[in-house]
Amino acid sequence: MAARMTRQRTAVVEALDEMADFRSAQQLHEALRARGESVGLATVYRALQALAEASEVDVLRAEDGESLYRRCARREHHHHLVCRMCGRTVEIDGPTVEAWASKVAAAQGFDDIEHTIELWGTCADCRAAAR
Amino acid sequence: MAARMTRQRTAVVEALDEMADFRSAQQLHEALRARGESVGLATVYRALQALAEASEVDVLRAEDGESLYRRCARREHHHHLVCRMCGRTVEIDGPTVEAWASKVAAAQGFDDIEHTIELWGTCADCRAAAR
DNA sequence: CCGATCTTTGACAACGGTTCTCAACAAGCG
DNA sequence: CGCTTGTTGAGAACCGTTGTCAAAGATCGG
Ligand SMILES: [Zn+2]
Ligand SMILES: [Zn+2]
Ligand SMILES: [Zn+2]
Ligand SMILES: [Zn+2]
Repeated sequence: MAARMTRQRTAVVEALDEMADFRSAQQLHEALRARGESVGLATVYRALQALAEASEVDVLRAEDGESLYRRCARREHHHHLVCRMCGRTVEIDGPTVEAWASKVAAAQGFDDIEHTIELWGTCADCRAAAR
Repeated sequence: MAARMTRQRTAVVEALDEMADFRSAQQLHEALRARGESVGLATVYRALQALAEASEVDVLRAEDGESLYRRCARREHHHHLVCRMCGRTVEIDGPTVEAWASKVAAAQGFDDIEHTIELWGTCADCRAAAR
Protein backbone atom coordinates (compact mmCIF):
# COMPACT_ATOMS: atom_id res chain seq x y z
CA MET A 1 0.00 0.00 0.00
CA ALA A 2 2.90 2.27 -0.79
CA ALA A 3 0.97 4.85 -2.87
CA ARG A 4 3.19 4.84 -5.92
CA MET A 5 3.69 7.94 -7.96
CA THR A 6 2.45 7.34 -11.47
CA ARG A 7 2.07 9.44 -14.58
CA GLN A 8 -1.69 9.31 -14.17
CA ARG A 9 -1.75 10.54 -10.60
CA THR A 10 0.50 13.47 -11.23
CA ALA A 11 -1.53 14.34 -14.31
CA VAL A 12 -4.74 14.50 -12.29
CA VAL A 13 -3.14 16.69 -9.64
CA GLU A 14 -1.71 19.01 -12.27
CA ALA A 15 -5.05 19.33 -14.01
CA LEU A 16 -6.69 20.15 -10.71
CA ASP A 17 -4.11 22.79 -9.99
CA GLU A 18 -4.94 24.57 -13.20
CA MET A 19 -8.65 24.60 -12.46
CA ALA A 20 -9.77 27.45 -10.26
CA ASP A 21 -13.25 26.11 -9.69
CA PHE A 22 -15.06 22.94 -8.78
CA ARG A 23 -15.02 20.34 -11.55
CA SER A 24 -16.53 16.90 -12.00
CA ALA A 25 -14.50 13.74 -12.52
CA GLN A 26 -15.75 13.57 -16.08
CA GLN A 27 -14.74 17.15 -16.80
CA LEU A 28 -11.25 16.42 -15.49
CA HIS A 29 -11.11 13.30 -17.59
CA GLU A 30 -12.07 15.28 -20.66
CA ALA A 31 -9.56 18.03 -19.91
CA LEU A 32 -6.76 15.47 -19.58
CA ARG A 33 -7.73 13.83 -22.83
CA ALA A 34 -7.85 17.22 -24.56
CA ARG A 35 -4.30 18.00 -23.61
CA GLY A 36 -3.10 14.62 -24.80
CA GLU A 37 -2.30 13.38 -21.30
CA SER A 38 -4.91 10.63 -21.51
CA VAL A 39 -5.97 8.80 -18.36
CA GLY A 40 -8.69 6.19 -17.91
CA LEU A 41 -11.92 7.42 -16.37
CA ALA A 42 -11.82 4.86 -13.60
CA THR A 43 -8.33 6.01 -12.76
CA VAL A 44 -9.48 9.62 -12.51
CA TYR A 45 -12.17 8.52 -10.08
CA ARG A 46 -9.68 6.53 -8.04
CA ALA A 47 -7.18 9.38 -7.94
CA LEU A 48 -9.85 11.83 -6.85
CA GLN A 49 -11.12 9.64 -4.09
CA ALA A 50 -7.61 9.06 -2.81
CA LEU A 51 -6.98 12.79 -2.82
CA ALA A 52 -10.25 13.45 -1.05
CA GLU A 53 -9.39 10.80 1.52
CA ALA A 54 -6.11 12.59 2.18
CA SER A 55 -7.92 15.94 2.35
CA GLU A 56 -5.94 17.15 -0.62
CA VAL A 57 -9.12 18.08 -2.46
CA ASP A 58 -12.54 19.22 -1.36
CA VAL A 59 -15.66 17.48 -2.60
CA LEU A 60 -18.98 19.12 -3.20
CA ARG A 61 -22.26 17.68 -4.45
CA ALA A 62 -23.92 19.54 -7.26
CA GLU A 63 -27.70 19.77 -7.16
CA ASP A 64 -28.02 16.92 -9.62
CA GLY A 65 -25.93 14.68 -7.38
CA GLU A 66 -22.69 14.79 -9.33
CA SER A 67 -19.54 15.12 -7.24
CA LEU A 68 -17.35 18.14 -7.84
CA TYR A 69 -13.71 18.42 -6.84
CA ARG A 70 -11.40 21.32 -6.12
CA ARG A 71 -7.90 21.78 -4.79
CA CYS A 72 -8.37 24.57 -2.31
CA ALA A 73 -5.61 26.92 -1.20
CA ARG A 74 -6.53 26.37 2.40
CA ARG A 75 -5.75 22.98 3.84
CA GLU A 76 -7.70 23.39 7.06
CA HIS A 77 -11.43 22.89 7.44
CA HIS A 78 -13.44 25.56 5.63
CA HIS A 79 -16.52 26.10 3.52
CA HIS A 80 -17.38 27.55 0.12
CA LEU A 81 -19.37 30.28 -1.47
CA VAL A 82 -19.99 29.18 -5.04
CA CYS A 83 -21.49 31.11 -7.93
CA ARG A 84 -24.20 28.91 -9.31
CA MET A 85 -23.75 30.38 -12.79
CA CYS A 86 -20.01 30.36 -13.41
CA GLY A 87 -18.70 28.23 -10.56
CA ARG A 88 -16.49 30.96 -9.13
CA THR A 89 -15.53 29.85 -5.67
CA VAL A 90 -14.61 31.76 -2.54
CA GLU A 91 -13.26 29.90 0.46
CA ILE A 92 -15.12 30.75 3.61
CA ASP A 93 -13.93 30.61 7.13
CA GLY A 94 -16.63 30.35 9.73
CA PRO A 95 -15.63 30.28 13.38
CA THR A 96 -19.14 31.46 14.19
CA VAL A 97 -20.84 28.52 12.52
CA GLU A 98 -18.33 26.00 13.71
CA ALA A 99 -19.17 26.89 17.29
CA TRP A 100 -22.87 27.04 16.59
CA ALA A 101 -22.94 23.63 14.90
CA SER A 102 -21.22 21.73 17.65
CA LYS A 103 -23.16 23.47 20.37
CA VAL A 104 -26.52 22.74 18.80
CA ALA A 105 -25.69 19.10 18.16
CA ALA A 106 -24.27 18.52 21.61
CA ALA A 107 -27.38 20.05 23.16
CA GLN A 108 -29.38 17.24 21.52
CA GLY A 109 -27.06 14.54 22.82
CA PHE A 110 -25.44 13.82 19.47
CA ASP A 111 -21.83 12.76 19.03
CA ASP A 112 -19.29 12.55 16.21
CA ILE A 113 -20.70 15.67 14.72
CA GLU A 114 -20.05 16.66 11.15
CA HIS A 115 -21.61 19.44 9.18
CA THR A 116 -22.28 20.35 5.60
CA ILE A 117 -22.38 24.07 5.02
CA GLU A 118 -22.26 25.50 1.54
CA LEU A 119 -23.35 28.86 0.22
CA TRP A 120 -24.67 29.40 -3.29
CA GLY A 121 -25.23 32.70 -5.01
CA THR A 122 -24.69 34.77 -8.13
CA CYS A 123 -21.40 36.64 -8.29
CA ALA A 124 -21.13 40.30 -9.23
CA ASP A 125 -19.80 39.54 -12.72
CA CYS A 126 -22.59 37.14 -13.58
CA ARG A 127 -25.18 39.54 -12.27
CA ALA A 128 -23.76 42.29 -14.48
CA ALA A 129 -23.63 39.98 -17.49
CA ALA A 130 -27.24 38.93 -17.02
CA ARG A 131 -28.40 42.51 -17.06
CA MET B 1 -52.74 20.41 -14.50
CA ALA B 2 -55.44 20.07 -11.89
CA ALA B 3 -53.54 17.88 -9.42
CA ARG B 4 -56.10 15.17 -9.01
CA MET B 5 -56.46 13.37 -5.75
CA THR B 6 -55.75 9.70 -6.20
CA ARG B 7 -55.46 6.70 -3.92
CA GLN B 8 -51.71 6.60 -4.57
CA ARG B 9 -51.02 10.19 -3.61
CA THR B 10 -52.91 10.04 -0.37
CA ALA B 11 -51.14 6.77 0.42
CA VAL B 12 -47.74 8.37 0.00
CA VAL B 13 -48.65 11.32 2.19
CA GLU B 14 -50.06 9.04 4.86
CA ALA B 15 -46.95 6.89 4.84
CA LEU B 16 -44.79 9.98 5.20
CA ASP B 17 -46.86 11.17 8.11
CA GLU B 18 -46.19 7.95 9.96
CA MET B 19 -42.46 8.18 9.42
CA ALA B 20 -40.65 10.32 11.93
CA ASP B 21 -37.37 10.35 10.04
CA PHE B 22 -35.94 10.92 6.60
CA ARG B 23 -36.70 8.04 4.25
CA SER B 24 -35.75 7.24 0.70
CA ALA B 25 -38.26 6.82 -2.08
CA GLN B 26 -37.48 3.12 -2.15
CA GLN B 27 -38.04 2.74 1.57
CA LEU B 28 -41.40 4.45 1.25
CA HIS B 29 -42.26 2.20 -1.67
CA GLU B 30 -41.39 -0.85 0.38
CA ALA B 31 -43.37 0.39 3.38
CA LEU B 32 -46.45 0.92 1.23
CA ARG B 33 -46.14 -2.51 -0.28
CA ALA B 34 -45.72 -4.06 3.17
CA ARG B 35 -48.98 -2.60 4.36
CA GLY B 36 -50.80 -3.81 1.27
CA GLU B 37 -51.36 -0.32 -0.07
CA SER B 38 -49.24 -1.00 -3.13
CA VAL B 39 -48.07 1.87 -5.31
CA GLY B 40 -45.73 1.82 -8.29
CA LEU B 41 -42.18 2.98 -7.63
CA ALA B 42 -42.29 5.59 -10.37
CA THR B 43 -45.45 6.95 -8.82
CA VAL B 44 -43.80 7.25 -5.44
CA TYR B 45 -40.99 9.26 -7.04
CA ARG B 46 -43.46 11.48 -8.82
CA ALA B 47 -45.54 12.08 -5.71
CA LEU B 48 -42.43 12.96 -3.72
CA GLN B 49 -41.15 15.40 -6.24
CA ALA B 50 -44.53 17.09 -6.43
CA LEU B 51 -44.61 17.36 -2.65
CA ALA B 52 -41.09 18.74 -2.57
CA GLU B 53 -42.00 21.26 -5.22
CA ALA B 54 -44.87 22.43 -3.05
CA SER B 55 -42.59 22.56 0.01
CA GLU B 56 -44.72 19.93 1.68
CA VAL B 57 -41.68 17.74 2.29
CA ASP B 58 -38.03 18.44 2.89
CA VAL B 59 -35.40 16.75 0.78
CA LEU B 60 -31.97 15.78 1.97
CA ARG B 61 -29.09 14.12 0.18
CA ALA B 62 -27.54 11.19 2.01
CA GLU B 63 -23.79 10.80 1.79
CA ASP B 64 -24.15 8.21 -0.94
CA GLY B 65 -26.24 10.62 -2.99
CA GLU B 66 -29.64 9.06 -2.36
CA SER B 67 -32.46 11.54 -1.78
CA LEU B 68 -34.27 11.35 1.53
CA TYR B 69 -37.67 12.82 2.26
CA ARG B 70 -39.43 13.96 5.39
CA ARG B 71 -42.61 15.77 6.29
CA CYS B 72 -41.37 18.23 8.89
CA ALA B 73 -43.54 19.73 11.57
CA ARG B 74 -42.20 23.16 10.82
CA ARG B 75 -43.23 24.67 7.54
CA GLU B 76 -40.83 27.60 7.66
CA HIS B 77 -37.18 27.49 6.66
CA HIS B 78 -35.09 25.34 8.99
CA HIS B 79 -32.30 22.80 9.07
CA HIS B 80 -31.73 19.29 10.39
CA LEU B 81 -29.57 17.35 12.76
CA VAL B 82 -29.67 13.75 11.58
CA CYS B 83 -28.34 10.57 13.18
CA ARG B 84 -26.28 8.88 10.51
CA MET B 85 -27.03 5.45 11.97
CA CYS B 86 -30.77 5.41 12.62
CA GLY B 87 -31.93 8.53 10.84
CA ARG B 88 -33.41 10.18 13.90
CA THR B 89 -34.00 13.80 13.02
CA VAL B 90 -34.17 16.99 15.01
CA GLU B 91 -35.34 20.19 13.37
CA ILE B 92 -32.90 23.01 13.89
CA ASP B 93 -33.57 26.67 13.93
CA GLY B 94 -30.54 28.82 13.27
CA PRO B 95 -31.02 32.58 13.40
CA THR B 96 -27.29 32.84 14.05
CA VAL B 97 -26.30 31.02 10.89
CA GLU B 98 -28.94 32.64 8.80
CA ALA B 99 -27.46 36.03 9.58
CA TRP B 100 -23.90 34.78 9.17
CA ALA B 101 -24.62 33.22 5.78
CA SER B 102 -26.15 36.27 4.19
CA LYS B 103 -23.57 38.60 5.67
CA VAL B 104 -20.62 36.58 4.41
CA ALA B 105 -22.06 36.17 0.93
CA ALA B 106 -22.97 39.83 0.63
CA ALA B 107 -19.46 40.81 1.67
CA GLN B 108 -18.18 38.96 -1.40
CA GLY B 109 -20.59 40.73 -3.69
CA PHE B 110 -22.81 37.70 -4.20
CA ASP B 111 -26.57 37.89 -4.69
CA ASP B 112 -29.54 35.52 -4.56
CA ILE B 113 -27.95 33.67 -1.72
CA GLU B 114 -29.02 30.20 -0.72
CA HIS B 115 -27.43 27.90 1.77
CA THR B 116 -27.17 24.23 2.51
CA ILE B 117 -26.64 23.51 6.17
CA GLU B 118 -27.04 20.03 7.57
CA LEU B 119 -25.66 18.46 10.74
CA TRP B 120 -24.81 14.79 11.03
CA GLY B 121 -24.00 12.86 14.16
CA THR B 122 -24.67 9.77 16.22
CA CYS B 123 -27.59 10.00 18.59
CA ALA B 124 -27.39 8.97 22.24
CA ASP B 125 -29.34 5.73 21.66
CA CYS B 126 -27.17 4.56 18.80
CA ARG B 127 -24.03 5.37 20.73
CA ALA B 128 -25.28 3.27 23.63
CA ALA B 129 -26.26 0.40 21.33
CA ALA B 130 -22.84 0.37 19.68
CA ARG B 131 -21.13 -0.02 23.02
C1' DC C 1 -75.57 8.32 -14.68
C1' DC C 2 -72.82 8.48 -19.27
C1' DG C 3 -69.56 9.23 -22.07
C1' DA C 4 -65.78 12.48 -23.45
C1' DT C 5 -61.59 14.34 -21.85
C1' DC C 6 -57.45 14.52 -20.03
C1' DT C 7 -54.45 13.41 -15.99
C1' DT C 8 -52.33 9.59 -13.65
C1' DT C 9 -50.59 5.08 -13.21
C1' DG C 10 -47.17 1.26 -13.45
C1' DA C 11 -44.27 -2.29 -15.54
C1' DC C 12 -40.27 -1.93 -17.83
C1' DA C 13 -36.62 0.19 -20.47
C1' DA C 14 -33.28 3.64 -20.51
C1' DC C 15 -30.04 6.89 -18.37
C1' DG C 16 -25.89 8.69 -16.02
C1' DG C 17 -22.59 8.82 -12.52
C1' DT C 18 -19.84 5.75 -10.10
C1' DT C 19 -17.71 1.36 -8.89
C1' DC C 20 -16.09 -3.31 -10.00
C1' DT C 21 -13.39 -6.80 -12.61
C1' DC C 22 -9.28 -8.72 -14.02
C1' DA C 23 -5.58 -9.35 -17.15
C1' DA C 24 -1.83 -6.41 -18.71
C1' DC C 25 1.35 -3.08 -16.99
C1' DA C 26 4.89 -0.47 -14.56
C1' DA C 27 6.90 1.66 -9.85
C1' DG C 28 10.22 0.68 -6.68
C1' DC C 29 13.82 -2.10 -4.98
C1' DG C 30 17.81 -5.07 -4.30
C1' DC D 1 17.82 -6.05 -14.76
C1' DG D 2 14.22 -9.33 -12.79
C1' DC D 3 10.65 -9.59 -8.93
C1' DT D 4 7.13 -8.18 -6.33
C1' DT D 5 3.23 -5.80 -5.80
C1' DG D 6 0.44 -1.75 -6.40
C1' DT D 7 -1.80 0.43 -10.58
C1' DT D 8 -4.15 0.88 -14.88
C1' DG D 9 -8.06 0.82 -18.22
C1' DA D 10 -11.76 -1.03 -21.21
C1' DG D 11 -15.83 -2.65 -20.47
C1' DA D 12 -19.42 -4.67 -17.52
C1' DA D 13 -22.07 -4.10 -13.57
C1' DC D 14 -24.51 -1.25 -10.26
C1' DC D 15 -28.15 1.59 -8.53
C1' DG D 16 -30.96 5.55 -7.89
C1' DT D 17 -33.73 8.01 -10.77
C1' DT D 18 -36.35 9.36 -14.95
C1' DG D 19 -38.64 8.35 -19.38
C1' DT D 20 -42.15 5.56 -22.14
C1' DC D 21 -46.71 4.60 -23.41
C1' DA D 22 -50.81 1.92 -23.30
C1' DA D 23 -54.31 1.06 -19.82
C1' DA D 24 -56.90 2.91 -15.86
C1' DG D 25 -59.51 6.29 -13.55
C1' DA D 26 -60.65 11.18 -11.90
C1' DT D 27 -63.51 15.09 -13.31
C1' DC D 28 -67.16 17.21 -15.49
C1' DG D 29 -70.67 18.86 -18.98
C1' DG D 30 -74.75 17.14 -20.57
ZN1 LIG E 1 -20.47 33.92 -11.50
ZN1 LIG F 1 -17.24 23.97 9.22
ZN1 LIG G 1 -29.42 7.08 16.05
ZN1 LIG H 1 -31.04 28.42 6.89
